[in-house]
Amino acid sequence: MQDRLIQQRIEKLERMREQGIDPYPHTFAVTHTAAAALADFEELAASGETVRLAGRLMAKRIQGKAGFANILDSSGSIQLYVRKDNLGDAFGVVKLLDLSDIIGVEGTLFRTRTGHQTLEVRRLEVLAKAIRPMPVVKRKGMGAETDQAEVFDEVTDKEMRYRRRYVDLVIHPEVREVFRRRAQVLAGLRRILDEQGFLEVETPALQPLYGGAAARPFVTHHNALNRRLFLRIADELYLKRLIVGGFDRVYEIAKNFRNEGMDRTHNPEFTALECYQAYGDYEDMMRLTEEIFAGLARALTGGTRVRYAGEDVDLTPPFERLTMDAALQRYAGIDLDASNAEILAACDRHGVESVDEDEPRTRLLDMLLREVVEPHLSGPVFLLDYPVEMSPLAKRKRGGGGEGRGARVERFELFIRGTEFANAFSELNDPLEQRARLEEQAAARAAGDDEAHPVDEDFLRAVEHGMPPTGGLGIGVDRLVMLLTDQHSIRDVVLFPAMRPEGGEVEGEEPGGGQGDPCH
RNA sequence: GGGCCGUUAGCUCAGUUGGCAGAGCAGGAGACUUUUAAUCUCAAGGUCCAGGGUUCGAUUCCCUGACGGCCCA
Repeated sequence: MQDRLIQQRIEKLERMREQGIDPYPHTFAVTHTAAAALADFEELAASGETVRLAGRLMAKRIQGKAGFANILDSSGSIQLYVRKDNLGDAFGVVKLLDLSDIIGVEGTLFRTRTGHQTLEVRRLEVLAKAIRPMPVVKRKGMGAETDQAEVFDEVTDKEMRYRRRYVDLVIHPEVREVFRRRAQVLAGLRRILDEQGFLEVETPALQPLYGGAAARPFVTHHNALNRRLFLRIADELYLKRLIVGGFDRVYEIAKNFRNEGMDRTHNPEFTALECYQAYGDYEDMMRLTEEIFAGLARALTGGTRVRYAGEDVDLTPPFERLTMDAALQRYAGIDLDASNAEILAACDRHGVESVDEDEPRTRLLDMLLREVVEPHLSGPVFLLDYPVEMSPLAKRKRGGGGEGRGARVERFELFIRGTEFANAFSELNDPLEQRARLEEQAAARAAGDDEAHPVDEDFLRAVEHGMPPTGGLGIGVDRLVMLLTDQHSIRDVVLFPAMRPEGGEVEGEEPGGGQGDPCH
């Protein structure tokens, strides 16, 4: 059993203590990372300079009174050479070391007979004894911890990797790399927006009313105020309040929470960038989107063409523009203003299954788009000019449209490989029309559309104070990271993805039967 | 929500046409002072995901469930 392995490690830990060794000391001063030591290897080896490194013991090849080991730190791995001649009595602790212990070493660099760059250890300290064994993954070639190495006994159990990401990160260099690149994407987004004068802000994640997207929220409860709060599904309505407040360019990189299913492109909490630019419109947002996608691709890969799932994706601006009218004609053979019956007929014609005829028109259109149009949008392509009833926060298209059905709004979504990556509008800033649109939403809601917006009076009050013409843009950051790291599941770009609870424990159920104090 | 597949030692996996299971790695003991999937010798390690059914007997067959993966809505 695993307990036996843990017990053996605890016994070693006790033996260390008997020898006067503290297995959990407070600090260890390092002079280099493994990568830095290897980068400056020739110099350091020639000068015989003392190098101090610390990391996790990943491999051990002991040969009697000497031996080799590899440690892994955040920069990579390096080989160690330990011998009794150098360590004296301290060589005894080597026997008490297990794989995945954290150690600190001091010594000099040299090259072995077989040419491997190695640290000859003169002092060795235990920094943290690990009592739980990790999966052992061996690598052949190029030392140990490199891309080209052939891998043995790789851990393929996705469940374990997601649930115990700490283990996944230790044993998979490529997973560490994905999350480094994720950090680069976030830093790159901030850099691009900061350079253009956008101000990074933070708005409430706990909201008395939710809005800014069509989605169902998570509901929670604030004990002190004894009132219901929602986790945000979007930060749009707060960022627009800030535009009213006079910050002409704002952005937020925020966790949003949507109470919906999980799949390869959906996690119940996810990261979105939203930015708003006063005196701009959706044309400006298209240009900004192109700059962001191309700029990040350049920052991460050096060019604007990236590989995804074995195919080229060309993120070189400008991206194609396609109106929704044209897209529906082209791919569904239907007019955007078609009746419900015509939409249903088109769904049927294109083999869309399980269509509920009683759904509202917007839902039917949405389904037709998702099933029939979007799969064709390999992109990158801006799908433009949505029907007004699908976009309660977007401004009517200039110079056309008119009232009621048939009206279009200035809105686009960016599609790449059939997946939505961005959503943007020329923001509606006419307070009377905004009120009317939200009231329509409220009516749809009352009629059973549980993704329709509630009316947010405070938001309307802000817009009544005067909101400048504004362009707004939202980008799904997780999907963007997937695109730029060639990962095919959102779970591979979220450090701790949502999972069903492990084991049979029934924790985390609905507390307290619905109403009242959900605590205790 | 539906379909298919998976769950066996700490890890990667075999296997049992139904008779309580094996290998490699890791771990233990021993040998080995420039190895690298180090090597060699020996010993040990299991609720075969859970529950029910069929059966003299189930890890194996059937049903239900849990969790996960892939595909579809």
